[in-house]
Amino acid sequence: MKKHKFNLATFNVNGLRARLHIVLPWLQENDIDCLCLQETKVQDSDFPAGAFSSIGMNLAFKGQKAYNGVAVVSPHDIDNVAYGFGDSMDEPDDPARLLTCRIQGIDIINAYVPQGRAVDHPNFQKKLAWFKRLRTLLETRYQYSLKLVCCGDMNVAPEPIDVYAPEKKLNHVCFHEAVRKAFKDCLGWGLSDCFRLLHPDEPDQYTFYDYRIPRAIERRLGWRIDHILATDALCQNLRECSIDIRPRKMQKPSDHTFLKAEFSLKG
DNA sequence: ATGGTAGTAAAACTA
Repeated sequence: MKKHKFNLATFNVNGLRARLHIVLPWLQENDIDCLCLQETKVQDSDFPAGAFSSIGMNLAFKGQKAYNGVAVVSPHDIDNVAYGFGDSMDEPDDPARLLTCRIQGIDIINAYVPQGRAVDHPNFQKKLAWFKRLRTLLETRYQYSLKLVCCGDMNVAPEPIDVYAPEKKLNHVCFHEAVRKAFKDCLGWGLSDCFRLLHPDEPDQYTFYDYRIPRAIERRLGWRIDHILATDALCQNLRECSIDIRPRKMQKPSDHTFLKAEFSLKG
């Protein structure tokens, strides 16, 4: 019997090898068709591929020693895998920040957007440019009529509702108006924020809680910076989008959470 | 105004 759902999730693991005790059980408890991981922090030769293949998962991954790194995990074939923008502006970290592929006929873009460091640091300009390059990638390689998901750690809280104390974060690299505009300009190609689509006014819905802030979750001191963005062809069939905070509450917690979306597929 | 924690990998560096 054919499955009529497509379940996708994204998770910034902050060190995959240190989070296998979270990722592997979660995959087995959830009926996931595509899991996008960021900040695997492992070079390809050390990637724990066996742990995934032994539970029937296929993989695509690219990492750097100690930093960055993206991976896609799926029980299905992972087709058309590519890394980086391929736009001749690619720097060494870009292939470890952007993974594109196709699963079950759905185009997937797994992104780990540069954090930016500080608004007056060159990395912030690189972050703004990154969103422009992503828009160009969408324009040149895809059509907005496709079933396409662009997800990952975008390092942007799009609206005041998406961060605690927004009035104090106006000069933060994840909330500055320039980066919010860059994010929106990218979505303007034809992508919608799946979580906000289904939960338009819910405050305190965060995907990231800084380790360094004591009792951040209880105090609701978080950010909604991980996103699942999708084209209309998929959003019309969006059934659910939710934040699973469990990784942030476990032993050896992650500072990020799982963000999950369910799409129904006709035929 | 500053520092708080964590992963990687071997002293800082990024987040």
